[in-house]
Amino acid sequence: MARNLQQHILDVASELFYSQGIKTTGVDAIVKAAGTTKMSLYKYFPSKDDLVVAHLNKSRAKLQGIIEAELAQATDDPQRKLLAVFDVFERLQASPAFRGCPFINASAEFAEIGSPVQQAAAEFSEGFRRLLATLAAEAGVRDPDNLSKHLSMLIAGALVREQMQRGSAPMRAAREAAEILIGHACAQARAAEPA
Amino acid sequence: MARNLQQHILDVASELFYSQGIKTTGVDAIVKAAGTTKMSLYKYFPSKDDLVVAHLNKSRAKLQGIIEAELAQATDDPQRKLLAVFDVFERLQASPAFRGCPFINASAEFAEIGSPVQQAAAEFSEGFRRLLATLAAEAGVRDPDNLSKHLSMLIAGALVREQMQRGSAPMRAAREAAEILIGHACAQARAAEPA
DNA sequence: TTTTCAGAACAGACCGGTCAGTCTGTTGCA
DNA sequence: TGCAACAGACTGACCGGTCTGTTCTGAAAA
Repeated sequence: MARNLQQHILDVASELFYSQGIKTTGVDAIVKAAGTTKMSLYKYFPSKDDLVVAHLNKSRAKLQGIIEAELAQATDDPQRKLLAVFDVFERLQASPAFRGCPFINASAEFAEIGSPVQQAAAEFSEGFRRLLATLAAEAGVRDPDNLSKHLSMLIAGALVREQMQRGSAPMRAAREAAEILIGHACAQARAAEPA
Repeated sequence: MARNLQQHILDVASELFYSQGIKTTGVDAIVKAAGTTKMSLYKYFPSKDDLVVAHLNKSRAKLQGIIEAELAQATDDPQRKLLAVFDVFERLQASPAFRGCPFINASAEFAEIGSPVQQAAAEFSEGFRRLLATLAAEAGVRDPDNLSKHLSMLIAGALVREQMQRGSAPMRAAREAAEILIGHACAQARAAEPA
């Protein structure tokens, strides 16, 4: 296993944290599922909290990869790229393993303000919004920051809605709303600076 | 205390559940904070799960009351009423005690599908959307169900965003997006059925 | 090629604390 | 007298985390 063991433990822990919840998942369960021992786990992750933070970092990296891959194969039309983000999440939601957003869930489970978990969630939230703002700026809308807030809230809302009401497929509705908002923002930009 | 004791225990438990998280809050902590005993708590609530469900029911009733009060004193303009819902949440978010939506948080903490907690969260989510749909229908929009989904997702998204990034005041941005979407839906209705 | 040895991983008992929930007994009020 | 509430010890399970000791492996040394 060598250096792989650390990754293996993290993979197993991440899956359990996501599917069952973080507080619900005990260290013993992780150790058992990973087929390893507590000593090995605590060698690589000094505490459960460290493991949780690693889980969030892993989730962020994974999601970033998925989104970048989708954007890379999307058309160059910036508006399409914005909508492609919704398509990514729609696909993720369709999986039976879907259990909401890891960061929203972690934020709900760890109430203590300023905790590393809350901090990681905040950083992801802001980073994701900035990604949308970049795409919105490329689309040439009037106020990219504002539109990015609108769109990120639509996505977050759709994620929690599907989590609470499985099968309601809200990401498609969120995408429709996004189209309206993007169209509006583009129209505003055109009106403000006519050729 | 008499019959009041049950209510008192629920009040204290509800506050702790909301502020600290449900799994984090032990029965002993509730008993101590309420100044009562375990025997009394378990007399009125046979299990902690029952107490959690009661907490959610209480939260639903409380929120319904707040929204109804706001709608009652809002103008008769149906569009204003829709926006007044956003004002309610903006006020709630401004409180330092704000810690997100009790139902979203509970849904994140209790992963088991079909559990009473998940069920209560689903019912609330759908009930809230229906309220928005009713208001949207009164506003005479083309597809009230669709608009209600959009607006409920904006609100949910703003709630989790404020939870993860305190002080980012996203409900105002959500309200702006709502105005655009409402305007769009009304314009569609006018276009579909011209005088 | 065989021996040796260090580090990595396994195995599992163990710690104090907390969990939800139960039990016995006492106090106080109507 | 009877019921509601208090008081608090108690159970068994589980929590995160530590500790001792064994087994495995792979590379250096002979």
